[in-house]
Amino acid sequence: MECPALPPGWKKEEVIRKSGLSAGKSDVYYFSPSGKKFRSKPQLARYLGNTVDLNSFDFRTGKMMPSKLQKNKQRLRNDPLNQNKLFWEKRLQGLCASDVTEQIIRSMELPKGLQGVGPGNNDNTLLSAIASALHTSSAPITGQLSAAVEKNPAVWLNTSQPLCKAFIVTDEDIRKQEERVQQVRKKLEDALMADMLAHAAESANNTDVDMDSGDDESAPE
Amino acid sequence: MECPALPPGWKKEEVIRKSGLSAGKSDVYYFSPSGKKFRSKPQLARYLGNTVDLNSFDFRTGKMMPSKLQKNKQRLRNDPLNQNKLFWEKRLQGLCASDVTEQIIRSMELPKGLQGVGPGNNDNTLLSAIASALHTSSAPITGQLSAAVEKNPAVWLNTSQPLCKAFIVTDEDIRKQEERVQQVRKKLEDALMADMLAHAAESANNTDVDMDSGDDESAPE
DNA sequence: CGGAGTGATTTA
DNA sequence: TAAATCACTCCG
Repeated sequence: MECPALPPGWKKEEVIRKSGLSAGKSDVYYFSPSGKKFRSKPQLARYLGNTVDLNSFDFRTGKMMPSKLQKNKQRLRNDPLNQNKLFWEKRLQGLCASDVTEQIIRSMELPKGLQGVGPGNNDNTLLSAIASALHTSSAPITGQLSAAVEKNPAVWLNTSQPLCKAFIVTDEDIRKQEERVQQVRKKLEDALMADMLAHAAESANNTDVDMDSGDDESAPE
Repeated sequence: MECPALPPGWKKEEVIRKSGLSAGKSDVYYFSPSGKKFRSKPQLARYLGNTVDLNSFDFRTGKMMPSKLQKNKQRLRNDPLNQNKLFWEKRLQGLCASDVTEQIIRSMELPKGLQGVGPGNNDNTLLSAIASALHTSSAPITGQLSAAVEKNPAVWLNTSQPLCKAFIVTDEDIRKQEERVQQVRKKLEDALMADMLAHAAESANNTDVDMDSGDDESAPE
């Protein structure tokens, strides 16, 4: 009855159907440490949230089945949603911010709380992985919550999350970041205003600007 | 929802899949007059048995498709089962019962209720067709139930049934036939008994019968 | 335990 | 590969 694939204290039960069209078939139930009964994998997943990755969890046997993961991946390889995801990870790789002088802004360093997981990870892939995850999903981004992913990524990897260790974003983190964004926006506003004024002054002297570009249908962005 | 290709009272329904990997695909269901749901052509065929010929029935559209029949026939022409069937129809053609005097017994006339269908049919082919059907299948033999087979055999012919109109065998028919069989068996018994007695009387006068056939392993049947 | 809805497997 | 069939999940 104890279920080794779930956290300690979880119990599993199997009940055989005795009659009817489905006689001989069975139903599988799980019980949380507190005694709550679960009748399906979705119900279990809703309750456990991101504390346990159930992607490879087989509800009927109660075991982690790497084969399940394989099948999911095979199907998803040609899946439009997944292709979109891979597209964005590629699209975002190698990008960095720069100012008008073409100098790279070095302030893209990630907080120390964000750490990659798995082979060949570095800050560059980490950033694009997280940005991609934020871009392609409306679900919360938590990172890989299971510590087991370090030992056996093939089984424990939660493919709906980027390849980084689980992290916590505190209210203090959010406040600080909002402050930084406000400051940068103010700088941008000042720069745009100065640029506009400069152009205005210039065109005041030059009213006969070219009109060739009037029908090329290009729109400002 | 009403399905003209099936007997009256049968309903058809098409349901689009709303989610999952197969979203957008559809499933077709049929409902018997009593409300039982059918989810595939084999399931439908098992239930209808020989009352309706589904060879040319297209499950998805709910219509009879002569094109389907062509493919079936091509396949069945080389099919071992079908060859076996044709073999027996050929094997039984031209046979008739006779008594020891080699006189043909004319009592093989078929009941008036049995009528052939299609071009070039006569009582001889009819008898062998029915005998063949009984011999090669354990399923009930009903004849061609659809009246449409007269007009367009190419579409409506039920190839699992002999080429005769649908017929009903009543309890009275069965009782009469049993009586006839009993009478004929009694005649046969009398004849065999008389034959045996004649032989016994003969061998009582001749005790030195040949013993050569003692080890030829032939068994009486 | 039933059954609609969907995944998984087989067939064409 | 896609369609058809079968099997299973999951919730009432």
